[in-house]
Amino acid sequence: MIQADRISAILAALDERGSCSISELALRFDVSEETIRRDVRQLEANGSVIKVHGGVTLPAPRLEAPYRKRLREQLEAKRSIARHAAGLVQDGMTVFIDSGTTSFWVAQELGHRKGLTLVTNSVEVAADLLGRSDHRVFLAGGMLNADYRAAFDADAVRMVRGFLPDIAIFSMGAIDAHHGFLDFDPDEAAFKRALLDRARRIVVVADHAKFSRVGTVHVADFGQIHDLVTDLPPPPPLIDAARGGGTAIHLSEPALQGG
Amino acid sequence: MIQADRISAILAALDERGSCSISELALRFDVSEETIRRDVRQLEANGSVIKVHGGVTLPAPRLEAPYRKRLREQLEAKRSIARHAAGLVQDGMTVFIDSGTTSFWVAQELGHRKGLTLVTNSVEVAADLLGRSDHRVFLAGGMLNADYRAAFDADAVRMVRGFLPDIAIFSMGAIDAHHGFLDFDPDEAAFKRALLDRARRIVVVADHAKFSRVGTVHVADFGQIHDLVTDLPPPPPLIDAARGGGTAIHLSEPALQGG
DNA sequence: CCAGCAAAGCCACAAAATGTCACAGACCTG
DNA sequence: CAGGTCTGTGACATTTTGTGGCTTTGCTGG
Repeated sequence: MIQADRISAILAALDERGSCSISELALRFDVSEETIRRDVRQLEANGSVIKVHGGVTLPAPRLEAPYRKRLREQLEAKRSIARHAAGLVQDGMTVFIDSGTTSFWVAQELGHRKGLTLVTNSVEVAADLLGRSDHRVFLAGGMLNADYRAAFDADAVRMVRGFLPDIAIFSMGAIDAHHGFLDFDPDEAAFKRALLDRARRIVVVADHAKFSRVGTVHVADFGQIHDLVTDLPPPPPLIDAARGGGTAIHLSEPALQGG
Repeated sequence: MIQADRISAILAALDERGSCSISELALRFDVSEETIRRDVRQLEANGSVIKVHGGVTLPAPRLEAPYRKRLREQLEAKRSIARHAAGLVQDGMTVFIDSGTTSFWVAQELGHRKGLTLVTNSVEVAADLLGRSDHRVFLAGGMLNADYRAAFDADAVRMVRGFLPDIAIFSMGAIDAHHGFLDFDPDEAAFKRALLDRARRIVVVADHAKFSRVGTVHVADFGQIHDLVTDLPPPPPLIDAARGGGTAIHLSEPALQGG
């Protein structure tokens, strides 16, 4: 591994974890601690990180608390789901990505694809996609919800309904064998429903924690969702319901450690 | 294998992996490291890759370069202008903020105000405003320009024309005594013109560097702009032109050091 | 509060790795 | 064969890395 890779790997580790110790990084990259310190000094000089005694942290958090917190929950599950879902996308497609945190990681995984047309209502997804590669990025605007960092209002619906995506990537707040796909926020649910008859294939990305949550707003039934990508097998009643409705269930590979 | 094949193979390897070491490539293609270095020098000369010590990477792996770079240029001037411009905004107002880097700093300064309705076409401004205070934030969406990190197309125009802001904050690419307010990008200019008859007060924020630039697209004449906030006195002809058109010139306080 | 201690940081030096340059031979082409 | 390009080699320059000595930091027990 060359120095440049190590330095971006340090930044990547910080992006995931928020902070790291020097000794841990030295061990991980199999170099001396002094080398890590030298890397960190460089990163600090250009303002990318902040040194603290014994380690290194990110400067002022780039995202606001609630969203950032959700982004870190079940991180490895979400990233492995995202990798799998990104595999369903082919170069040149038009892809809608919603404002869920799992969807954000899908957007990250799409960085290496070519010539996509990406549509989103999420400020974070749009900001992340801009500046990577040559994708065209369309942002459905409107009044922004600070908690979700996205627009769900009539303006956003109108703009997004102008597209006929090959694939729509949806997060869901909860999934239930009896009621199907649920959310907590009525506006968010209404926004998603507005896309159900537009996308040619609708993929829901959801970690296993969503199977035991109780949602409050109905978004879709199993018959309306083509694929569900998750990290662990759902409870049997949910599997039966999915089969009955025609929803394919994909289990993502667990993350490879130390690859 | 001839040189041309090897060079495209290097690019292919980079597309897959993002970066490679020189020694690895030499081994893979069974040529000397010096040969690989020569290939890489060629690729670097035409901008396809970036050389790093020990290897080679794709350009712009974590690129936000153009926007970030502009954000740092003339930083203190921009922030002092932004402080002054933010002083023109009162609690409860509806404020439009455009996608210029000086405007971004105005948005930052508005964090402490109460109950504003903020409208912007800039992803960065929206992301920054969200999560501070209780402002309502409206983002005019559409196809995003990666360089400006904002939308300027018909969708964005339509949405933003739905508002009648008390104040619109505009950056400008150049200001000229003869031609008035200019920009470099036709789309950006058209977007701003669409707001000229909507905002009750139009404030242009521009550091002194804009007085010596040559713009390429006309945005507005002095008669259409109510206020110009800048950091140093403009050249006399420009002052005369501003007075003739009714544009008030505000000089911002120099930045306080160590505050 | 402070002395003492261990961990962490910094610096300087030398070794190792990598980069650059110039030169000469190999190879192709007309 | 002349002229050009491409390649490998070795000398030399530059950058990076590990190590040891020393200083600083943060913690803890008195």
